[in-house]
Amino acid sequence: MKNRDKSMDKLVALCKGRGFVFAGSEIYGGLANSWDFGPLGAALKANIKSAWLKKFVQESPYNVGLDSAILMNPRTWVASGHLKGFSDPLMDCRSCKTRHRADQLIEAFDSTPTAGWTNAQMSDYIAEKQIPCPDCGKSDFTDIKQFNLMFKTFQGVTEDGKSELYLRPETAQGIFVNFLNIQRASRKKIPFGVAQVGKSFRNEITPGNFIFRVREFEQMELEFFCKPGTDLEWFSYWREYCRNFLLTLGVCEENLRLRDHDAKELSFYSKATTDFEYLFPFGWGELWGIADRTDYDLTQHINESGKALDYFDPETNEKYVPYVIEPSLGVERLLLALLTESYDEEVLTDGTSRTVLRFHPYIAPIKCAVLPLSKKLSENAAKIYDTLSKSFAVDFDDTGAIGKRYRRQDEIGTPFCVTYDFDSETDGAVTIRERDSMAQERLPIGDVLKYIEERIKL
RNA sequence: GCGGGUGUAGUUCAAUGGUUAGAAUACCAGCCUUCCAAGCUGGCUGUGUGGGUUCGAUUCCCAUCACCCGCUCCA
Repeated sequence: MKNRDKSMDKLVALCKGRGFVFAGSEIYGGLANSWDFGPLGAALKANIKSAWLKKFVQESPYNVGLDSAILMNPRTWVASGHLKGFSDPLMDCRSCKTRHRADQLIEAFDSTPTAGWTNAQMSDYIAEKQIPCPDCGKSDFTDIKQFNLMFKTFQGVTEDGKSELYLRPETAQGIFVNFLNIQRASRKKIPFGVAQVGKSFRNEITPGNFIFRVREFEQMELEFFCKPGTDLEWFSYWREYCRNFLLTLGVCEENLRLRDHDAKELSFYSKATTDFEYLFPFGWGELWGIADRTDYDLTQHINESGKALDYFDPETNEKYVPYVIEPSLGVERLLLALLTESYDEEVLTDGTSRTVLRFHPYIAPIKCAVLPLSKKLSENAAKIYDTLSKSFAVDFDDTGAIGKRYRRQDEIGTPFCVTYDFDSETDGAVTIRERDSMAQERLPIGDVLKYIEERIKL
């Protein structure tokens, strides 16, 4: 069992100290649950997204990419159900801390229809009639809070209702509304998928746990369109595909569990859902959700927009609305999982210890550090930096003792260090040192690029 | 949103209603150093923010912000 306090605090401290993640707006006292990704965090994040795109677009014969807009026509959210799905007028009982819907309290009390009432009207009515809390019988409620998890904003310079927009709470709808555009343009036949990475925004009621639940986050979503009836087959296919992706990136099986939603837990739109849960320092948390969304979304958009979004199958000459399998993954959550997974404090045989981030080399922010053994060698060592940095991210460090520089690279997860020593001046070879094993190998300078390139593949 | 806790250098931790808030580590510069956190010298950095009480507040009080724990919530 992991010690939440210690391991999480250490991770947060490391992230801040080395430049992975900073608290947002820190000099102004912060902004709740906002985090900025520093130089290494930005690189790590970019590599994680790149890994996902590689597996889900580049290497997949089925899938194509998309980058749709964050701001969408508000009718999108009418169709998706986001607008009405979470806008209940809720109030808390101050006495027993339970939460109730104002309209339901009134209706249950004297059957007064509240349709068209404002929140203030309902609130006043409840106070006036001393409508009791169904749980404790007292009448001591907070003001009504309109819960809408979507961020609102305005398009145009005047803040009137007509230009009111929402920041998307998921990237998926951008895919659904473009379904036919993509299908035509890419000449894809069903089954095929559309993958997209992008920011989403949710006014989460309870954010927290470092970057685990935040209000601004990045999603990597695939919407895979298939023929109705084949959906459960594809559901299994992608579940296994996702699982393999995580294992490839170095996630341990004992820290991963797949949990199927039972009928009661399923969302209204979903036929089957599996959560991939990861054992974070604070406990098990959802990492990746895979849902069989049936034809819900496309049908909703067909109804709301009046446009035909069904697919014509040229082989069977039939028209149908495809079913959708959706694996949806949060970038920050995967980043936190991989940080957690990679973090290691190793005690060496000489009794000293080192902190190592054992990232898969593909996602490591820095692939290689060039370390001249002495500052007198910096000039020639820098030429190696120049060559390697054309192919991948390289660090150059000529300060202090060599051992200290190794440890520093270990701590940020750099898989390889190239040490340029006095012999290098005459024999044209360098020592390459590997992060996990600390093994060293002597290589001609000209072979270093290929050596590393082969070992940082995904 | 409710309840509780915490807030001192980048980090870990001291101290105090009263002179200039210390240490380790980290970081930076220099010397030294021929492959795993060596040593020496020097240096930078802090009482979350705003009020109040007081002759004087980092310390006491209030508010606020942030984080942590629990509850609630998560279409």
